[in-house]
Amino acid sequence: MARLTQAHIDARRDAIRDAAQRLFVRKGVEGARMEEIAAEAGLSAGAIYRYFPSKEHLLRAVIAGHVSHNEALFHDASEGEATPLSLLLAKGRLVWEQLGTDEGREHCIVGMESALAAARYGGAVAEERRHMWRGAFDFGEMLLRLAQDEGEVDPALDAQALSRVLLAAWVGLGVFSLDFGDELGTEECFRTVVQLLRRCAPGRPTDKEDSDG
Amino acid sequence: MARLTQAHIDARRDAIRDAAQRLFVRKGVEGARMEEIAAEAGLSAGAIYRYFPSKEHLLRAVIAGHVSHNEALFHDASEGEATPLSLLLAKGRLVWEQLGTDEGREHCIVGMESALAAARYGGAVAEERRHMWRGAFDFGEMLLRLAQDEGEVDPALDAQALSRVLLAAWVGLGVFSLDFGDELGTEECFRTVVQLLRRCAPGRPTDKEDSDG
Amino acid sequence: MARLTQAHIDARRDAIRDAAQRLFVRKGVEGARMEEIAAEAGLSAGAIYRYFPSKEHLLRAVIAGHVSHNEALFHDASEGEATPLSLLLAKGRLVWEQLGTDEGREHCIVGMESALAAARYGGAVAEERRHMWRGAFDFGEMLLRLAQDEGEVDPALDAQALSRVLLAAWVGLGVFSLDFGDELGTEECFRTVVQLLRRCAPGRPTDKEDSDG
Amino acid sequence: MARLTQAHIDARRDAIRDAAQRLFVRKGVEGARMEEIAAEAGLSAGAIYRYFPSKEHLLRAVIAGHVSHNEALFHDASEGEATPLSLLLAKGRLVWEQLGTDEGREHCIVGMESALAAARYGGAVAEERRHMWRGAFDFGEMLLRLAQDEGEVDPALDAQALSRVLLAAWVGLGVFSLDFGDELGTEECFRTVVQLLRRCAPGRPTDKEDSDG
DNA sequence: TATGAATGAGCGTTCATTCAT
DNA sequence: AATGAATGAACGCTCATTCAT
Repeated sequence: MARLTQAHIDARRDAIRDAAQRLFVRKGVEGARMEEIAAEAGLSAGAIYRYFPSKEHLLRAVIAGHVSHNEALFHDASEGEATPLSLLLAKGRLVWEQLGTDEGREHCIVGMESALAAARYGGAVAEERRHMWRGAFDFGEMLLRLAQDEGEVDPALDAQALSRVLLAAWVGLGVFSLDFGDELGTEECFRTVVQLLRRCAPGRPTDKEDSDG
Repeated sequence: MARLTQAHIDARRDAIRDAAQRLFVRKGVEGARMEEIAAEAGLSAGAIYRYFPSKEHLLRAVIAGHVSHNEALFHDASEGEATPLSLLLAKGRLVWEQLGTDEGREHCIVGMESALAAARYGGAVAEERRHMWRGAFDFGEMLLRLAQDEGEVDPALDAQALSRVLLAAWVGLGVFSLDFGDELGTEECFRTVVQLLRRCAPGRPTDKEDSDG
Repeated sequence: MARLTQAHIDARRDAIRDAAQRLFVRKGVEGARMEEIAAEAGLSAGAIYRYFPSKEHLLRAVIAGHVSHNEALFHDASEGEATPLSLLLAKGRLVWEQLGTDEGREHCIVGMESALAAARYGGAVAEERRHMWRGAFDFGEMLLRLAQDEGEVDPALDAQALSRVLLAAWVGLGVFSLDFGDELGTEECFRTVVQLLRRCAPGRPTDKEDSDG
Repeated sequence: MARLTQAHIDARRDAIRDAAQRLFVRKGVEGARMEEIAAEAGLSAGAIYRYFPSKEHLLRAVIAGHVSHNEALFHDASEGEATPLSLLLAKGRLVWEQLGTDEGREHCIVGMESALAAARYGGAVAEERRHMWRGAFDFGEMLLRLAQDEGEVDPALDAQALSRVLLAAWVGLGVFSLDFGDELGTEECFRTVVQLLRRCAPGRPTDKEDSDG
């Protein structure tokens, strides 16, 4: 056959990576056979190896896609919001709404697989994950600091830690929603997080007693 | 050899299960070979099958152990605390402190593996997980309701959702601490969670505007 | 490699089945390792599984081949024979001559293996065997009845039972010839069977006393 | 424990051998596990090895038992019969009646297993089998010769071959009765064999044309 | 002697990877 | 470039045999 254009090659690569992601999610990395992935992508088993040298490289590509996706999520503030806090909440709602979707479910599972891979083997995957989460941590921290500057959030609060806690809650609810689906009440949880943030406005009298009781 | 006492048999079973857990954590379920697990437990490969009929049963036992561990964590309130809120905080600290330990790390990884298994195959594992988390959700909700009754927490807050958000934050921080280890600042995060809870005391003026911004 | 034609695939399947038959005969079903069968067929162990999903399926295919072979043996009467009895004898000679050959020896061993499998596990194999033997029983009975109609065989004889006895003798001599080979005197045995049949012509005086003595 | 008397040891040996025979029959030699055999004999797995050094020796003992049983069958003529032919028929009936019993079924299956073992590995088992069948062949031939001497059977018939054919029919019907059970009509078959023998009385005119036509 | 826990070699099967077509 | 048949290493599991008790 004639030589494919680079665009075609890239499209094929992406198709294979997406097929792999679907199968990794559905059956786990070890449970997904190269032949199935190929079939899902509309190719034969051997053809994958023109695009990815091994299953492990395929997994890395899937994780890299997940990382990019996550980094995009926490990069730009939604525009058109008046204050830092409302920006944060808008971003939160955006991100939160993914929890219920099929895509969000996939994203969450790939995230867990990548966390496990990183915990076990370290290396580039672990590095990428740290980079990804640092970006998200910093993004949240930045918005919180702006909110503190604007007087929307009490400066006594640790913006860095709060950012991490909020993102952790998001991650944890992703796990819970795998277990419980709609039964979990993601919406109520989000509303509660919003209430917590509103309660972070300056002026609380009890803010000093927070050793840990 | 002569017949082992039941106590010895049980001890061996536990030793095998623990060895399996260590290897599942270290190398993943598929990556851990029965021979390695046996070696880790000080036996030969074939001997395992006297205690567990298959690798899958071994995995189930590990997950069941994880579930029991988690249920024990969220069962009894620590004694000697004066108020519901301080009870909640004391329990929180207890649970939180596990995040940094090796055991906590193992617990977290097994939790993620079991979440993935449940998401993919449903069945008894999924049911056990839901039971486990419902127990934890209810436990937190109960303490929060008591705190609301005592005037420590604003009754306008959704105790059920708040319980889930707090547990989600714990789960998410477990994941983060796999990636970041000590660098994460678990202590600061906990302190921030405590601050958030203190700010849940009744009497905030902003409590009505919390649609979602 | 590019796709094989269906004819090639079928040929390969047959080659594997024949290799399996040889090894099952030589070493027994359990004694024949898949790797050996593969080697005998000129393939590697894994390749077999493209053609047969398991060793058991391979065994079933071998037995099915044996059944087909046997059914073909007792299906059509040899042509060009003048009378039913000579037809029967001609068929008998044909069948009998197989006893001494290597192929006949293989056939006999597979037959015994399949008889054992059928006796132990019943199922489809047992059903196939009954179908096979019923066909042979009926074939012999039909020829004997024709011979009775033609006055070649005494109508007082039980054609059904006689058919079974003749086939039983053939089966038993197959077993004996495994033990004794050429030493058995298959030819003399066949001649004796022919003599017995000739003595079945009508008009014997002793035919009434045959209760069982 | 105190030393067992030789009689006890022998009894135990026999019990183990019988248990093994039952399990070899039920599940095949490879399918029967030493532990099952031990359990069937009321012992533990390891104890067998005090009586038989290996599974193969156990199989040999079972086959030897089968051989003895068969040799006993064809050794003594039943007493109290007037003529050689009636002796032969009486022995035949005796032997034939075993076909329908459970014991006969077991005997038949062990016979087939031993035939297969002999065909595959030769050695002592093959030798024992040949000895066994030669004894039976000779026994039948002797009775037939006596009958020929008495004028009950045509001297033109080949006594040796006829003996083998009769025994072959018996063996073959054993196989058939595994497949068909009572449905086979063993009784009718036996009666037909008796009729055939009666027709062997001297004086048939057609006895010369027996080439095979 | 008997027990039954443990061993360890071996087998059926899977599947990532290769490569002739 | 794509195919898909073939390879071959690896893994889960079984079970005859051993041996400490």
